[in-house]
Amino acid sequence: MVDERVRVRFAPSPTGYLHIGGARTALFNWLFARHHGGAFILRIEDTDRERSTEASARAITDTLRWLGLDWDEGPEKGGPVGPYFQSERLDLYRREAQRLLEADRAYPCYCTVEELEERRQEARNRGLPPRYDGRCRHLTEAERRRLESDGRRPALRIKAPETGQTVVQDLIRGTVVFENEKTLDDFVIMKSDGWPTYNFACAVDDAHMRISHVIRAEEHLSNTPKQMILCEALGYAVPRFAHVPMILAPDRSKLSKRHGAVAVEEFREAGYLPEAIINYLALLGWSPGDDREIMPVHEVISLFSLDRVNKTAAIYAVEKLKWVNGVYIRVADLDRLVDLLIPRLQRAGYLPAPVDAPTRERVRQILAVGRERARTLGEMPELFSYFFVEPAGYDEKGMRKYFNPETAEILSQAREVLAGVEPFVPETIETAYRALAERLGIPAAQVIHPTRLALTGRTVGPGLFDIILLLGRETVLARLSRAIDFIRANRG
RNA sequence: GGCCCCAUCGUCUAGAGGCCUAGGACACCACUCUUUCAAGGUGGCGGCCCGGGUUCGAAUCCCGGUGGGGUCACCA
Repeated sequence: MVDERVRVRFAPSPTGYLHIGGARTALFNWLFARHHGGAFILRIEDTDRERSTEASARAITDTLRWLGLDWDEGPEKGGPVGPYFQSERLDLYRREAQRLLEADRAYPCYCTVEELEERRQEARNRGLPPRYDGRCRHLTEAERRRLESDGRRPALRIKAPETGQTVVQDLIRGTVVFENEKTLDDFVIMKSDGWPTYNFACAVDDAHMRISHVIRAEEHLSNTPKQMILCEALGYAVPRFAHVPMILAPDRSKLSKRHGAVAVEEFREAGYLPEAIINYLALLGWSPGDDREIMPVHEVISLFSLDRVNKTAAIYAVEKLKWVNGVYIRVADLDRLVDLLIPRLQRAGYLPAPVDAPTRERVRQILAVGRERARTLGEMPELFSYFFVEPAGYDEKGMRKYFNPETAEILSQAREVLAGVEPFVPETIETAYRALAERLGIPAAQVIHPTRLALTGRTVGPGLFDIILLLGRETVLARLSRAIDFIRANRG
């Protein structure tokens, strides 16, 4: 089904990195647009001149691109209703504000930030809701001129309705009724510095960008009446609203830095695959309705609908993301994983800067036998370290179990076998190893375990014969000798 | 505090009055496969916030409580 009129937007403010909640909001917008064949628009809400940075805007667009959430209109791409940075749309806001002023739907307010803060504090102390009292609403022309000549720069406030109610028809929440008297006051639409406030810029842009559906986090639900009365005052059609549940930290509080990784960029650095993050996020607050958990994104697109988005805030826990990521690592294209892993191995000092073809092939083989043991790319350098450097030591429990005079003898015989086996491939090595065990009258495991410890320093890992092949004969023989010497010196 | 939203296993969720003895997934615990680990397979643990209604029948509908969250800026 293609509805050309579906136009949705993701509108981050560039004051930090894209966090997991923002990414999920972007994802739902994107899924909705793609499902309906509509347009996904990216708008940068940089009206907070103190906190907005270009670096942050770039970080956010980079991350969205990395996640595969491509936009049809927005930064770097343009579009028919741009510009897509609010800082470049000031003329529009001023024009629209002027219209409200002329229609007597707005008025200049000369109260200072300090005065307002003081009054709010006072109201709070008296247990009253901190609302603007509308004192500048009825200023005479003369009073305005006097205040202005005092050097006061006015902000602009909307004349909000004092009675009646504003009803939001939310696609996820249903009908939400707000009593104007209790929820609205004459809020600021243009700051005294001539820049628009969030609610004003948002309402103006959503209308001028012909946004059909505003899909955003639930924290904006209580802003919606404000934007609706602005639409009414400006003569705009009201978009459809859908407020998606919030993503909370494990302690049920709002997600923040102290809860560990929350920025998508951090997950990228930790070695999560974008498709895994997308899959996980899609399932946070939405489900296909059956028991499916692992779904390629095109399937999510075809199944996605707002009425399957639930209303309950979801607690974000990394465990399931890890599992999803592990699943995707197991099925990912091997060459792609090689490309992703090589820089990490270089950073760990395990590989030289230019990687030659044989080395690349070796990394590929290590991944082939080792990837199912990792849940993130980030774990891999440590997990595979012994393929690149000598084991720094031997696992404590492993030594107690597998290193003793008897195993030193076994290892030395195993070394002889490995020195002679031809060709040096897993099948022949395994056959030779099992023959040795038989000759010694012991289970193969009693040869295998000490060997693994000697070669890797660990008791866990891929199949021993794969390890031996990937280490190469020379390294294997050297590490066995070293282990045998170690045992005789320390555990004899 | 006012206003608004929400409420199913620890977590993510299925559930739109009888299909529910509440299903799946992650995590956890066993067992299994196996040279170890991982992956896989099998099984287990574990939940409808509480109280009233409505109904022959309520996880599902209504009301009230409780709990959690959001929001009340010249931040977005």
